[in-house]
Amino acid sequence: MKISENTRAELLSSGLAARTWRYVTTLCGRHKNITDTLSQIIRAARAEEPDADGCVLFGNLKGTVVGLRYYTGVVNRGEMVGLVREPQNPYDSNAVKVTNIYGNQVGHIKKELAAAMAYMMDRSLAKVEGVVHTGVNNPFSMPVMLSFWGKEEDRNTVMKHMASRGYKLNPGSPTGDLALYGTSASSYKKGVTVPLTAEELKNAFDNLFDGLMESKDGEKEASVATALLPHQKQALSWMCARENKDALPPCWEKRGELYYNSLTCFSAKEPPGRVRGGILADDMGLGKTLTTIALILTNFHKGKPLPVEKCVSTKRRRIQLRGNPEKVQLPSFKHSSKSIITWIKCLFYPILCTEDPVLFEDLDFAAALSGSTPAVGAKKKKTADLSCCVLLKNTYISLFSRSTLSVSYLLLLRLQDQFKQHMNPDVKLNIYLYYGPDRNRNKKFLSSQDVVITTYNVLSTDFANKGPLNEISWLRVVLDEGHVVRNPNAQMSKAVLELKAQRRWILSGTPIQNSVKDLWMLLAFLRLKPFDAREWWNRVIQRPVLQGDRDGLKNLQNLVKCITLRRTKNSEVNGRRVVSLPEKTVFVEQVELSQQEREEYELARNEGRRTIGRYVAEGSVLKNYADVLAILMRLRQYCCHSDLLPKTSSDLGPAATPAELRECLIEKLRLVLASGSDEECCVCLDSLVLPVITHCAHVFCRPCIAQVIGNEQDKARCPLCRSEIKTSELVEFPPEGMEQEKNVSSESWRTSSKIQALMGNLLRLQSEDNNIKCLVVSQFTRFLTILETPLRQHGFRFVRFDGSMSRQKRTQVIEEFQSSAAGGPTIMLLSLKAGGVGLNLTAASRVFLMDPAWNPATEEQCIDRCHRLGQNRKVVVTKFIVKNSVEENMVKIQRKKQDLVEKAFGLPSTNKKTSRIDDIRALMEL
DNA sequence: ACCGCCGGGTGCC
DNA sequence: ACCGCCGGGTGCC
Repeated sequence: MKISENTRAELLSSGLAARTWRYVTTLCGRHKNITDTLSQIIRAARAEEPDADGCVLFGNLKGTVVGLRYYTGVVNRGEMVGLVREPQNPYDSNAVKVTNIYGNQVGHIKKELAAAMAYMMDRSLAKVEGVVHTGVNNPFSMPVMLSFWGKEEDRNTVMKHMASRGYKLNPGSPTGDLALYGTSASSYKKGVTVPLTAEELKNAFDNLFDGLMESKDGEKEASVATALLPHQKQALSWMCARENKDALPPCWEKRGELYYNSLTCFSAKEPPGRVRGGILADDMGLGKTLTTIALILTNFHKGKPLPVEKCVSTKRRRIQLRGNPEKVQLPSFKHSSKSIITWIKCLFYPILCTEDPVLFEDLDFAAALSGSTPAVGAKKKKTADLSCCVLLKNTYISLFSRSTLSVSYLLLLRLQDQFKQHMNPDVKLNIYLYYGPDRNRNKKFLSSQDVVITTYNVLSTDFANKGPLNEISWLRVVLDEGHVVRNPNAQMSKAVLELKAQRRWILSGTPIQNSVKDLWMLLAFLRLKPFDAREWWNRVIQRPVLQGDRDGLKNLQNLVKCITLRRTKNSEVNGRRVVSLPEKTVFVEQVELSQQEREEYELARNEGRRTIGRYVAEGSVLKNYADVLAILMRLRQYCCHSDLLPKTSSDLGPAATPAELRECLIEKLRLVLASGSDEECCVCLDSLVLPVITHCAHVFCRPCIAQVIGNEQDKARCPLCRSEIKTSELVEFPPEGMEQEKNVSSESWRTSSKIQALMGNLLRLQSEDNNIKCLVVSQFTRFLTILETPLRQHGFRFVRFDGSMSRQKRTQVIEEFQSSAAGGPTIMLLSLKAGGVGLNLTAASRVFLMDPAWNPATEEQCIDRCHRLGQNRKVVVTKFIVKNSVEENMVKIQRKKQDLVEKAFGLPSTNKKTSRIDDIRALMEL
């Protein structure tokens, strides 16, 4: 039963609609519409909306909403309403107002009840939520079912207080109540359902983003996008459709004249704000960035920028403009200004009518991508297009920025690089890097760019200082690696949410980091109504899902599905694998040590076995973990080249002075980190962040160990060995520059068996095909340095890439290596972990892994730097393993771990401690 | 009648 | 609101 049946309310609400219309018209230039604005108001009001975490249901209470006839907000049966304290109300400081999803007021809570509620709401003892679940046929008041939520410890206080005012909360089990008043209208029909178990929930969650590609639109015309792979065309087509098609957001439907949300039962006359954009969650390496560039280029036509809102919203108009340009005398400057204005009004009218602007069908955006052919038969229209562009460019630039803002995390270069790489040189695209202290903050300047690239840091600083980024109305905002914006309280998140844009995109290879909560940021950024307001998200999605409500999960899955495209390397488009990479072959080449090397190695090995054997017997392996790793490290270094061993490595004994101790600890820390063991912090069980070493030589993340010390105060003990630890005694890496590379002069240089093996391969390869490029990979940068000498001696042209290089240097080296110019380098000396996953080295097709890594995934990642999209040769990998050595044992362990991962996917690994000790015993053959 | 009862005016907070 | 409440009119049946 709708209150809207009351004619007076109808009249009032149409009165509102009329006001709304004027509002829209006046604000149109700033891309606002009424729902946006209201939603912003709600969001501002709810900015402090606490997380519903740990809230339990205290009980339910039937209350009354009064004063309906004074307000225009309309409520349906089953609709959720918001309850907002109104302390400034002149008649009653206890007032609690009732609103619908758009924030329109519906009425007030009756004053006695309001007084009781206000007391608790003001003290944050309880959160009250309302659902109008029974229809009522009177225009003055209606019943509302209130549910009270809060922290368990406040339950008694709340119950007592309510009771003292004569209100008795009906207790109810959370699930039962969900079924009754809970998440959605559909909840009514369900009987008793078993809530999801934590595991089911986790699985569902892990798979939330999987397989989100069925029934997406077909590919964008192939004749056009020759530079794009089929799955990229598919993505582009999907993105264009999301930007331009007039579809209601998920869970909204049109019912007669009204727009209805099936989850909250809300309905309104105005359509909900569309989500022009979404989440492109393709796996790493499928070309999200390239696809985005193609998307940006859809706003270009034959290399010229299109006026963004070339809104030709009816077929007839399009024909006039495109098909018969001579007839539509585009206004030239001889026309009176009045007629230009009329013409422009006519052009823009469709937007003002909230009809969707239709882009030029400039399918030939691909002409802008290098290597593609421009579309045929478009010459005739050239003049028309040009004059049109010029006119609009000059006239409307301030009204509609055609600029895309791209925010990325760290790799500022990536988008820019790719633009350089994929753009046809005659497309004049203005790209501005909004970065650095001298960045141009001029709004006019920025909004006249085609692309503005910046980082989350700059965005967030600018937001705090009221910089221009949040002032400009962007055509499009693209969040690169969008999942990094996660904590809604962070300044960065606020800055991101406040960005004004017509179209919004999130690019992310891993859209989910931990939990449902993270998703809110994504949906809020996309302005997915009504969940961009935290309250509705919490009520309708987050809490039900966390409580194991199946409908809640289904709703979440549906929401995500509607706005996300995700493919993995294994996905198929038109029956073909998305990525079909050339074959990859991995060889293991066994290396025999020379007699001298073998003697040195055995000496060190026997000593190490004795030491570790003692630790194992004593059960103190973990206590002496740094020592153990140091021993293993020494053995691994012997396998490569004895010069890798630090000269001081034998005097790691007790240190005399604090300075020496510190030196010694830093050395150990370096060993632990350099061991490439992908060391985990045993507090957070994650990889080390800001590693520090304790005086007992155990390595932790600084934040983790700081928390441990903070919790235990003065008697803090090392989590691994229970030695006393103090914050002041934590040692970290001194900032750069401490690494004095030992200068290996060519006179004292000597070879090693592994070097011989490598050089043999390289020379053979050179004689077979000297166009082939190689990656020579080691975990030891010093080994890379040693390798430089023989490479030089044999006249190889090579470059080097390791973690110590500046950003600028990196870019230069990559460019040099990737370039196919004659006389360029054919070898890259690469440090195993340098460069992050994004590093693209497809110019190489041979990989030499000089030494095995603890973690096989690290090796895979490294190989994937050349075995990835864009590789068109077969890839051959050679792993050098010293026979009869710790390296062989490492490979065995690698294989065991791999099996484990494949067999027992998802099962928690067996006790980490024991397996680590077992590993070490296996390594030392103990 | 310092009551009860009737019926009109009125109505969120 | 086909209510409750207020306050004025009224007063055996």
